[in-house]
Amino acid sequence: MSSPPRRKFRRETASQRKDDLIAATLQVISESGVRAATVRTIAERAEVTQGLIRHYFSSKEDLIAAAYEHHMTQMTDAVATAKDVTAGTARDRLAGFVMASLSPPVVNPGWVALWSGFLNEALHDADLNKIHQRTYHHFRDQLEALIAEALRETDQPATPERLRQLAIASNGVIDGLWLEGGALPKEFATGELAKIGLDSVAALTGLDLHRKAIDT
Amino acid sequence: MSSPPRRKFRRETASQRKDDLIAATLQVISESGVRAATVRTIAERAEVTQGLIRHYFSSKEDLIAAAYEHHMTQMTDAVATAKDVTAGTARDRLAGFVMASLSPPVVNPGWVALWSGFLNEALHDADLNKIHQRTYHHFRDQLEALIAEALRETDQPATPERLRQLAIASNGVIDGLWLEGGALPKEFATGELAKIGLDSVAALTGLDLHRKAIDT
DNA sequence: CCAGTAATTATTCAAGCGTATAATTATATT
DNA sequence: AATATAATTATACGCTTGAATAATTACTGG
Repeated sequence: MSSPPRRKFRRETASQRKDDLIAATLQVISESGVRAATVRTIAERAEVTQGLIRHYFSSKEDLIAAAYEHHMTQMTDAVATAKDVTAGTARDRLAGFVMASLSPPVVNPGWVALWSGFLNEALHDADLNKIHQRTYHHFRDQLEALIAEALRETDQPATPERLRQLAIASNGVIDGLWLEGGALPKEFATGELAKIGLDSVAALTGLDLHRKAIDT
Repeated sequence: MSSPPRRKFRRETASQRKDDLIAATLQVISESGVRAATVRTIAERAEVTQGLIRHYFSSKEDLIAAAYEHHMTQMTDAVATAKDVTAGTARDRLAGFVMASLSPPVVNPGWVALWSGFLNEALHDADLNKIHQRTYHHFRDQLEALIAEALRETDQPATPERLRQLAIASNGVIDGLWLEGGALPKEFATGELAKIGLDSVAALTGLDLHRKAIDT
């Protein structure tokens, strides 16, 4: 009767370990949904024992919030730093922004699973709700700035009110298409959503947004 | 030492009881999220004991699926039967469809909570995924039919491919705005989303969709 | 190379979970 | 009014949950 040997482990830096636990949380939720995100399942995914989670996070809820924050930052960064949105005319950058939002890796069933799971929690949790609100505005404000710049560039300046409406509408169509592409990946051909999204933002704003490369 | 008296109860018809249990499930999820939707919590909300759920549904999963189906039907019906979408020109009906989709009671935090919770489950559950797919298409097809009719009505017939793109885009902007209105109800003034949505679908399709009444 | 310490594992706990089964009781039928 | 039956309650079971605590062990600074 020999009890199993105590498992070996490595000591990690606090930030490394936290990142690992957050990454494990995101993997579990994206693969199996929020209900599957238990302390034990997450710990197993991170290859640590469950007690460690409470050593780094004051509660499971705290870990979830950190993971939410991390994921939304990752997602908005993936769009904001895509190649076509960092250079060129304002119209080019706006087009790149829309295209990046509606192409992989941003369009992705796992990311929709994360987003829907977190939103479901945020609707009855004040802390998560704040994260939702902040990231929503962050994304929409970026979009509004790009639209404003593109309209100025083409000598069609818009009033603040109209700008707000254009940003809300453009954000809406991007969100809606992103969601549908992630939730029903087989429904749309490669590049189809990006094309529709670009045409839509063009139609909404009256801007001429031509896509280059890839999808011809 | 008297044990508490056995609770009184009424016998209901099967369909009535099922409806009650489904309604209780929807209430719990919309108020507290999917993680709160336990057999015991649902039974308590329906004012029955937990065993009864298994008498009417073969498993909790089965009840959830029935609730999903019920909710999506309720939501699409709420749009399809709104007053302005059942009569008038095709443009009037299209405008009514958009307006109804972006006004209460369709725009509502509770319904977004339901939708996000179910979607999160559907992304890793084959049965729920089918429900999602079916209801998505049902809604989009209605929209496509209205757009097609409105374009014919104004002598601007569109190819099937363009029609598909217009329906996807219009559906996208409606979904996105609906979501944002439900998730951040304080963000938008009364009627603002409906107005933006109507203007957006008009811009996307090139149709002249003027709203009447209410929001002036 | 050794002592200290904090990171990590291991174990425990009470509560909650979905499900199964047994005991009652409301209602319909006669 | 007696009886049958199925709807409903009550209870129990085994497992999982988030959290708390105790026991180890990997690493650091001397």
